[in-house]
Formats: sequence, C-alpha cells, structure tokens
Amino acid sequence: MTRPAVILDELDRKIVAALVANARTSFAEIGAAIGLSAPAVKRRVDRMREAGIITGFTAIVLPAALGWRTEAYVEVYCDGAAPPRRLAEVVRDYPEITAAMTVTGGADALLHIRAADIQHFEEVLERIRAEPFIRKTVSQIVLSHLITGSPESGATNSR
Amino acid sequence: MTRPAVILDELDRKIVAALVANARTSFAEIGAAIGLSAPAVKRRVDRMREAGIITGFTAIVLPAALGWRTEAYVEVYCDGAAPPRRLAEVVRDYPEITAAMTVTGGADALLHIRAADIQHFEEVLERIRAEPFIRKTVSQIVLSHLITGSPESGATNSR
DNA sequence: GATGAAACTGGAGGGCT
DNA sequence: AGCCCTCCAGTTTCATC
Repeated sequence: MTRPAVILDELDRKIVAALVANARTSFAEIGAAIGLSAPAVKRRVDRMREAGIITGFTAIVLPAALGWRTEAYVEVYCDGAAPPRRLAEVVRDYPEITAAMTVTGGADALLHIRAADIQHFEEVLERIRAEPFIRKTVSQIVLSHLITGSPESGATNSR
Repeated sequence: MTRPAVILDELDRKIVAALVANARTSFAEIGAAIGLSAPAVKRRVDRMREAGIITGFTAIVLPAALGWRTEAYVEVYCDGAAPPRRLAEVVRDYPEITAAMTVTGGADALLHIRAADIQHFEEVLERIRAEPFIRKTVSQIVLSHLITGSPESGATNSR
C-alpha cells in the first residue's frame, strides 16, 4: 500500500509545503520561490501524485458552518477478540464517524465523531452501543480547539 | 468568530461537497452538475469564502511519505485550575502537535501528535511532561486506520 | 534524464444585459 | 443568474544541456 519508493528531495518538500499551505498556488509562483520553471514544478507534482504522496486537493470547510457543531472522541471496548475487519465494516455505515483507528491501551478503537448537536451525538452513540460486539464506550466531547489545523496535516518543520 | 449569518441552500452544499472531494474541479464542471453557469458557481464560492465557510484549499498528503510514521493521541492532566490560555501557548511551540483541544472527562486536554518514529515520539512526550503545570499524560498510539478520511472533514450525508 | 522556452488550450474573473 | 470577453495559468511539445 505505502510505497516509499520515490525519494523526495528538498525541492519536492518545498513544493508540498507550498501546496499544503495553499493548493491554488500557481506552479509559476512556486517555481519562482524555489528557482524552478512552471513545467518543472508540474512534472514533480505529477510524479508525486502518481506515487501517491499527494493524494488529492480539498477545500477546507468549517464543519460548524455546515451544521456540525458537536465533536467527540469515543473510545470503543469490544467483546473478546474483536476483529478489526468487522469493526471497520460497521464504522463505514456511520457517516458521523469521520475517523476510526485501532490504538494501544485499554480501548480497542478510537472514533472521531461529528454530530449536529448533543442530541444527535447521543443518538449516534446509542446506535453504536447497540452493535453486537461493543462492550462499552467512553466519550470525550470536544469543548474548544486550542490550535487551528487538522490532525491529518503533518508537522511542517524539519526534525 | 463563527458567524452563521450566511444561509446555505442545497446548491451551496453541493458546491462545497464538490470542492471538498476535489478542490481542482472547475467552476464550469460543478455548474454542469448542479445546473448553474460557471460564473454563478464562482460567485457562490466567493461568497462562502468571504463568509468564512470555506477557509482555504489544501493538498492532501500522506504524512508517512514525509517521514511522519508515528501518530498518537495524548490526554493531558494539569495541575489545579490550569488555564487553557497558558496551555495554548505551550502547545503552539510544538510543531509535532497537530491538534489540541479541551475535552470533557478527566483529562484537561487532548493532543494529536505526529512524530517520525517511536523514539521521536518519546522525546516529544518527555518534553511535554517537563512542562511546569503538566501533572500526567496518557498516550494512545495509533496502530492502524479503519477508514480513510480526515477528522476535519464534516459528515457528508444529510441528517 | 531532467530542465527551460515557446506555443496551445482552457478556465478564471470582470462587466454587462 | 446568464452571457461574453479578456487575460492568465495549466498543459503539451520541442530543443537543450
């Protein structure tokens, strides 16, 4: 799945950083900043898209503006040896679950959930708890964000 | 901060969905899909950007491809009445912290951290634990993702 | 093999009806 | 909101080192 076959040099990293900061930055502008021509930048971007390093471009939207004002992380504890495959299938049926992952620690999985409001969240939670192999859940409702930025964006500085 | 003054109709929502799916979709293409002309689509997008509903456009990058192969959620417990303001300042100094939020429950805050590897993560964790008002931390290291997609993307279906 | 320059194509952006 | 027009960026081709 993940093929780190393509090696990224400093120029590639700068191009990625520029596109993450603003996906609409023109190739000419990026090129001017790093000392490359527009076609050269495009070739590198195409290569990185082909390699799966850049998987797409998306608009950043405030979930609250779309009516999703409640956000929570839910730890899921399963019965016995809960198969992650089975959990993945269930999780896919909930549009409110925006991220799901297996984690170390007592919980089997951690879910990120977006709901319209607390009532909606409770309803989703009850549906999840009703799944056959779910033993218990522990919810942490997000009160406020201390920093802006998505959990999916990688750190931007060098190590 | 958040002004839900602008009302989004069904067309706006479809435009947003199209741009979230692919920020490079042309206005003409979006217009053809929803029965609007390209300039009309552009005007709506401009209006939503002005209103702060669409805050920008970004490239989706696999963190692993950039060398960030370890991901974790860390619950932070603070001494006494820890001021969230103070925590926000500290959190800003760590590029490895890609998200930080206050949450309900025993923990005062939840951090999302990306590190190059376990060694790097441990180093970051030790630095965080050395902060004066941090009492303890509880880490959940992400093993694998069950579904793809960013926690920041809103649910896509209607309620 | 990758880069830079030039030519072509298509969408963005503004004004007008 | 739709139509038209201008301009610029994206994209391809070709020559170069």
